[in-house]
Amino acid sequence: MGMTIRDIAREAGVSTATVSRALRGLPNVDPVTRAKVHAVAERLDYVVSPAASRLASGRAGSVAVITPYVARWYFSTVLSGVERVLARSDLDLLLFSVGDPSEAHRVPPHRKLRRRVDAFLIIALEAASPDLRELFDFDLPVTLIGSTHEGVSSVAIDDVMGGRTATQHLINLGHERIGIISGRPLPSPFTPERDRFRGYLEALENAGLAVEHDFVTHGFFTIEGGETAMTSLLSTPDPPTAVFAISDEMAFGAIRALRRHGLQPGRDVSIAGFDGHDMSDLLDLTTVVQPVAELGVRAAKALLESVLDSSRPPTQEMLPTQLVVRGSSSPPRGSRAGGAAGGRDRTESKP
Amino acid sequence: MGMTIRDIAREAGVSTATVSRALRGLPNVDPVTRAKVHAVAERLDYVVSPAASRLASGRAGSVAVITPYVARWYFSTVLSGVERVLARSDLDLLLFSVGDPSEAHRVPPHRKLRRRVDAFLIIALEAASPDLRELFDFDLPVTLIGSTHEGVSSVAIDDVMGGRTATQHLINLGHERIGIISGRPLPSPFTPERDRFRGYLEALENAGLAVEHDFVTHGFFTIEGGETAMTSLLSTPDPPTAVFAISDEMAFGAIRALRRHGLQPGRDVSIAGFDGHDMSDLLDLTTVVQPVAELGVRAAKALLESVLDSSRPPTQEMLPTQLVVRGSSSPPRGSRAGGAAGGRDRTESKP
DNA sequence: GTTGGTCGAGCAAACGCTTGCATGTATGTC
DNA sequence: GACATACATGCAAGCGTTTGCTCGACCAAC
Repeated sequence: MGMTIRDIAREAGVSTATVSRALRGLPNVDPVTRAKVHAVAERLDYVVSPAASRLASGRAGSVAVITPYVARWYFSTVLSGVERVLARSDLDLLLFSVGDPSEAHRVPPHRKLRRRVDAFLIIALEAASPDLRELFDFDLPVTLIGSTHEGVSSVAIDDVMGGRTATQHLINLGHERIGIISGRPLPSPFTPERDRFRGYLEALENAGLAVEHDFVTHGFFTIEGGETAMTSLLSTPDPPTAVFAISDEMAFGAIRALRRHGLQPGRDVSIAGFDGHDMSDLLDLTTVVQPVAELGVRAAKALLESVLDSSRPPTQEMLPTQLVVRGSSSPPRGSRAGGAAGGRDRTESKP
Repeated sequence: MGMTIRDIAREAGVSTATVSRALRGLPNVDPVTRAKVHAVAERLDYVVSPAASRLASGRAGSVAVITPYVARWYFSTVLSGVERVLARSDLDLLLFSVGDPSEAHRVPPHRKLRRRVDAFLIIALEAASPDLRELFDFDLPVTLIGSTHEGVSSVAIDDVMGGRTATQHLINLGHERIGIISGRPLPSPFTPERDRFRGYLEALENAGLAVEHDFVTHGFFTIEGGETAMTSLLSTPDPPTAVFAISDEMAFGAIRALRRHGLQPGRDVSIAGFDGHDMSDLLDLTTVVQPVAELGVRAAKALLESVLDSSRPPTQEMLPTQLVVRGSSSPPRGSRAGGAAGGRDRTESKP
């Protein structure tokens, strides 16, 4: 209970300074002394007071994970990866949700974060946004997950390539009228949606296909949004035969829209998603799978490095994605394009 | 930067004690003085050092949320509710995942938690489990979410009633051979699975239906587990015509198993789930909806109360569930039981 | 005009560590 | 054998708050 470092020092017959050093594995402690201190600490079930340690050392002993949502699949999955790594470190994981960027925030994060963390992990937020800018002023290590920003460490995927892969897959199947459901209205400063869209454009361009203005929609990364977007695509004069939704959840919404219209995904309209959501298998959705939990793991590891060595320059890591072809995509009706295309697409895209 | 309470005190022309009291809203501070202090603090952009404050006050200023998983729907949704409440308090939210109870743990939570939190929020874990027992020794407020334990505060649902409701719905449709997919092997000390099973038994008994031993399976709350369980149900000599899965994710697995066998959920075999998972709508799953995020909200609020007033006796809160009937459940094939049953079941179960 | 009480404010002692510096001892070098 | 060097340890000054106690000032009641 009221056990302090002094009790350990007395019991081990050394000074508190030595106990402190021994327990933290600092050099310049005799192995014998160290062992004795550890033994005593163990026996008395002593753990250091984080508050005292933090006050004395000036380190906060924790990292803030900042995310727009905690309950959505992508975010909670990233978070699980982050937690896995941080649990083995001696840094606490402080969770902060900032809510939808579009909605009115709660307490701006920087007020609550001052002086209480050593580093920031930011999940899929636009680094340049007003709120986040202030975090950079703290001059603490920052790692972005899922998006990128010049001069800031990040762990992300190649969204351009991913968007191109998905779109190219649809093209390979023989589709020529391909719509897209993006996140927010374009052009967006948020790199994932911007880059996946770019990949879509590149693929179309490479194939000599025109971009139809009507076919560019957005669904705010939600199921409902995807449903609405798909509905609007279906109501165009000459609807697309295939649609690339830049998130699986929007693809799910698109599937629901198709069903509501009595259409069958894959047979009547092909859908390709993006994410590799847990449920994509169940819904038979073709999608670009990204290693979501692994993004969190890598980012947390990178962050730990920069907490230890604050002179470490920013690093940008890029993880591979993989197209997984399922029943939601197939050649357009009445087309003679074969199944070979599907097979050819089952390749891993390089990082 | 290096701004301390002393700077504020000097600037405001008062002592640090007064600054401390003024800023924290303690009584016995002249309103005029208080306003001046606030103004100065605001102007100099001062925030207290949590470490110093915690050391001096002996309060940790944070609550630990302990969860087996962070990425699964139920847990992340509860967490989002918790976060929403805690974000407005002045307690930090420390996230700890303990992993699957069956698998080897990481650092036992109590070692890492000693001295660093003021309270515990425990999501869907068995309070009596060895690891958690130790937490109770800390003599800090504990609130359970989704499960219950005598003498411990909790926010949960009526699982018996939920299980009965789901099963009764299948009975009302005319089913007589009803299987169940529980979580872990029964009997379990974990209240949700134990109680939902109890509800299942009660409903069968009330209807004069026998419990078939072969029909009692478990799927570890996962999609894969649900799929396996359903597969084993299908391989019984005379398979059930309806199945109650005590979680939606296992119900999803059951649906997948049906599809793999060329069967259609709802037409060939009825499925009822439990949770109200985001995807249950898309998969057209009949389910008992529970207010998952709200559980987190209520629990966090209750916890805040007991942190403020440590003499507060434990409270047990119970939130209502609601049966939502969808396409995955319908009368058994060749039955003459009508659609009226479905309508009758669209009622809210009382807490 | 005492007396007792309330209120606003300050003093200074914790709170339990970390760490720069000093000290003492063993080791190696020429 | 003298000297420099490295290593193990201790001393004590912080780190930036909170809070029990004390002290006047002011007010009301008698």
